[in-house]
Amino acid sequence: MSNLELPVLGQDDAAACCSPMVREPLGEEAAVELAKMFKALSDPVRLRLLSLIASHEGGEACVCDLTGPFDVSQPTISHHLKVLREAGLVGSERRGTWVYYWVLPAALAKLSSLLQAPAAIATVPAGGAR
Amino acid sequence: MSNLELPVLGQDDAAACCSPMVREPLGEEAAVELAKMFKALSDPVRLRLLSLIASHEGGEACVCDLTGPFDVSQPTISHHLKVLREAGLVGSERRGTWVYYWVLPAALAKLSSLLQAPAAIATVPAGGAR
DNA sequence: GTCTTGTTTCGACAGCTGTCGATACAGCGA
DNA sequence: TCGCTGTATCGACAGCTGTCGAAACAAGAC
Repeated sequence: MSNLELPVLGQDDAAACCSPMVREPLGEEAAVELAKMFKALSDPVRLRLLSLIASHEGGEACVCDLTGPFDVSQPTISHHLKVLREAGLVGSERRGTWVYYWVLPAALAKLSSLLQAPAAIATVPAGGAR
Repeated sequence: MSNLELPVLGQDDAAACCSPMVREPLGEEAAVELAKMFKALSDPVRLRLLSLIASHEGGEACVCDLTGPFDVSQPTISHHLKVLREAGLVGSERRGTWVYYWVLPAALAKLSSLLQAPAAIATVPAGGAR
C-alpha cells in the first residue's frame, strides 16, 4: 500500500502526544483537552473564520478582514476569535490600530494526525497538491 | 457592517469539503456540514468512545464493551453513540442480542485532510498571488 | 486636548446539550 | 409462554453556547 507524505508523529512537540485514536483508546485527560479543540471547531462561523485566516495572504488576517463575509455582528466575530484563541488554534497580536490573527499550524496538525485512519489512507485522494 | 463581499472559493465544489482549509476559505454550506462532524467530536466521552471502537479488535465494538470504561449511565452512552452515528462518524448494526458499532474511516479521513496544515503556510510570502 | 475608527468586554436572552431515572423495545433461553 | 439481558427512547432539568446592543478600551488623526 502506498504511503503519502503525512505529518509524522514527533514532527514537533505539539504533535508528539497524539497518535491516531484508532490505534489505542484515548485517555480521559487527553480526551478532555482534545474535546476543547474540537469544540472550537464545532461552529460554522469559527470554521470559516479559521479557513479565512489561514488562507489569507501572509497567513494572517486583520479582524477588519474577517467581519465582512459574515452575517453576524462584529462583537460576535470577536467572541468567536476569542474561542479559537483560547483553544490554542490561532494566535493574535495588536499592531497599531489593527489586531491580526494567524493559525497555529501545530494545533491543526495535532488534530489532523489524531484523526488519521490507517485503513482509509489509501482511499484518500492524493493530498492537496495541485 | 456587512457590505464587504469577498470572493469565496469552493462553495459549489465537492472538493471544498476535503481539501485543507488553509488553502481556501470554506464555503458556508461546507462549514455547516463540517461543523456538525466536529461537534460530534467535541465531547470527551464521544472522543473516547470513538477511539475505543476504532481500537477494538476487528475494528468494531459491542455497546456492552463501551459502557464499562465510563462513569456515565448507559442511556447517556447510547445517546452519545447516536450522535456519532448521526454525524456519519460510525456505523452500527444489531446482531442478535448485541449492537455493534464501527468507525467509518472515510469520515475521519475527510476531517483529517481538512485540518492538514502545510508547513509552508507559515512562510507564504506576503505578496503571494492567488 | 478632542474626535474617529477598530476591537473587546459586558449583560442579557433564547436555544441547545449532556445527564439522569424510568420505561419501552429486541432477542435469547428455559 | 415467561423471564432475563442488552439497548434505545422518553421526559426532565441544570448548565453551556451563540447572539445581540451597549458600552468600554486602544491607537491614531486632527
